Amino acid sequence: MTKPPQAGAARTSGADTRKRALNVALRLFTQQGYEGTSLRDIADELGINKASLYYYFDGKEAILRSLFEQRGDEAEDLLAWVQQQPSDPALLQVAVQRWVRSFTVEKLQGIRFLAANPLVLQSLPAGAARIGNELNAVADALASLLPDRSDENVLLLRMGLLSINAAVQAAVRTDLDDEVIVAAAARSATALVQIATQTPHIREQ
Amino acid sequence: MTKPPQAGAARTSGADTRKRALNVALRLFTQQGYEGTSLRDIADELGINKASLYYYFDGKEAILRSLFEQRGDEAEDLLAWVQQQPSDPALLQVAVQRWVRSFTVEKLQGIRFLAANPLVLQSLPAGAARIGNELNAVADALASLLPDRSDENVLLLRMGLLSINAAVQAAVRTDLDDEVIVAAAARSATALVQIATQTPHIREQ
DNA sequence: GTCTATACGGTGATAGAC
DNA sequence: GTCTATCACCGTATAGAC
Repeated sequence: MTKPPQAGAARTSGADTRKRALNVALRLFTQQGYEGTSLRDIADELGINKASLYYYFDGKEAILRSLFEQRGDEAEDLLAWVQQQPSDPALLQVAVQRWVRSFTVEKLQGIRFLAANPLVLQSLPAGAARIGNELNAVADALASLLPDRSDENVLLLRMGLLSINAAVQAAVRTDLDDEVIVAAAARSATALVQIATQTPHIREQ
Repeated sequence: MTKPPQAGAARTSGADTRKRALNVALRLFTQQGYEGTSLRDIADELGINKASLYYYFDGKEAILRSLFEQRGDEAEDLLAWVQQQPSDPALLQVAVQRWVRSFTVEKLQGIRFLAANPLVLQSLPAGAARIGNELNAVADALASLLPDRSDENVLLLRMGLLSINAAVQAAVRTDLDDEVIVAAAARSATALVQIATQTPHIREQ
């Protein structure tokens, strides 16, 4: 913003320091947690001084918010798409697959960050982190399409939507490839939606 | 330890303050996170002074470790049980159900705590938190029984084991009953193990 | 833009009186 | 057992020189 980027220059000390800072922050927040990461940690990895971060961000929380603004509006898009579809139970599988498959390998970063910082969403001011609410809205919209709308089935549907999260967590401390994670999540989502749409379920005893 | 409990006395200020402290700590750690909870927070709720906590615990981390010692050895037991069973693919469903069903409603506290503090396990000294390792061992033992031991199937099996965790997370910010959560987790576990044991899977395109 | 220096508060922890 | 007082430390954040 302050200086036009030098064309073709590979200078790393340019105006993209902010971008690098966000990348570093995302990684450290994921590895050590938001609270467990100090501004000094971030600054040190950037090779700059702690105070210099305040030139790019208003404070630590501002970094966090920037991280959320950075990401796409997948949940919002999905909600909009779902709402303009005809009401049909078949929509359940399609919508859930759409969601899970939207997580390309590079987007798994976000999931991992959330897995490491589950409480951050609540601590964030008002609507800074819309993901939670939006995904909730999607879940509600889809739940209305369930043949049997029991609590248990509603929960199973939610679990289907959150299959990527579950897959990522199940793969923690493992050397499994990201492609495998996404594939397993997709299969899991299919299965969970399927049993959620089975008409009144039989409780085995 | 220091004073014999007064028979029939309902005094709350007795030697059970330690127990109350652990309960309060578990709740606050779950709500606000371990790092987000100060000793003052805990002491205030107990109606005692911050420093008084040091009479019962060596420090903050000691409280955390006591919390882990408090819980049962379910994972250890399951591992022992699995290892002395005959090698049979049918064991997969039985073992996973055993695990999921072992989570009575009151034991969900532990899952919720872990869900709120995912990084605590790694930060804990050496083998204080054996749960992670033990459950990993169970997963490995069961994985050897898979007909098709592909990465994807192994991961699906792990997801089956972690169905309670997934169910709890999917139910966050929801008024769903604990019974519903456990029931949904059980159904999810069945389904995930089932698709993990399906012989070479077909990837739809 | 990046630095040094510093203010300020909260936190875990200890010492010691009662 | 519980308290008050105090400690060192580390965190975020600000002021201001260069």
